Amino acid sequence: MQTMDPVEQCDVLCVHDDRIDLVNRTLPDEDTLADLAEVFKVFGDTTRMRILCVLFESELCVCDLAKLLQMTQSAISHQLRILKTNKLVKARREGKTVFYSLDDDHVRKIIEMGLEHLYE
Amino acid sequence: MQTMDPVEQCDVLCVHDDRIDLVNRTLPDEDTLADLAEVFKVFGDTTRMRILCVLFESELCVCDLAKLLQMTQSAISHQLRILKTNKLVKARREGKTVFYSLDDDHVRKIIEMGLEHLYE
DNA sequence: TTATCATATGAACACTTATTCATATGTTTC
DNA sequence: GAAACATATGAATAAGTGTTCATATGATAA
Repeated sequence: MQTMDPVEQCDVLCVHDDRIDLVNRTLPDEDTLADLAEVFKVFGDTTRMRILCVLFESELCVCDLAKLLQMTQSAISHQLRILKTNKLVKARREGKTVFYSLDDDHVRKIIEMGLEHLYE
Repeated sequence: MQTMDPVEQCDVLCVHDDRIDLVNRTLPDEDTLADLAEVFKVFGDTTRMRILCVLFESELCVCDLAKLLQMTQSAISHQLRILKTNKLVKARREGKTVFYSLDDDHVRKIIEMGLEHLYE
């Protein structure tokens, strides 16, 4: 078995140092990369994706979302919280009812990009 | 405690049937929604996002990726498999070495959209 | 104020998933 | 052929996450 030291492995025969230098100069910092992954993680759940797509057409209250998606109010509420924290949806209160809608147009564009990728 | 039946809840006071009809006519089918979430799930991991961003500049072999990201060859290989299965990267063999690169321009665009969302 | 309705949330559980370890596969060189 | 190297992969473990259940909060109406 070869050594598994992540820093020193195969440094003679395979590593292409010129390319590594290039990449290191232009790579986003680790915090940005983590934030990026975090955003996409929010899109990466069926329930949340269904909520977002449903909100393409119209703002909806929690109760309507639950009925549409055939899920409990609690499950929807938990997911809406994640979507709101990550600024994918925004909330508007009207009496007892809270209406949710897409936060901005990036959400739409990101999802459309995903669809394009699926159907390429 | 209120009833939790997902189909029949709060059907008198809250549900906005006109909006629900509108949404149901335009919502992508469940398979598409699941595939969409699946794609974004692939972007939603720090290691895979780091791999993708590193591949922005240049194709790289597994060994270089492991060195760059300070991770074991095995961990990188497992993640590359997921990226390849979902058509985010492609592989090119050259002797013992396998070079990976971004599969198409959608990957770039999707990540750029994510960055835009972060910095809005 | 009390009752009722819509929504939010904490804790527990089940399920998923990323990494590690060990090993297998595929390629080149001797 | 055997040895060496780069990569791939199966199994196990640990960490993360979505849903449920129970309950809390906030708002309206009587």
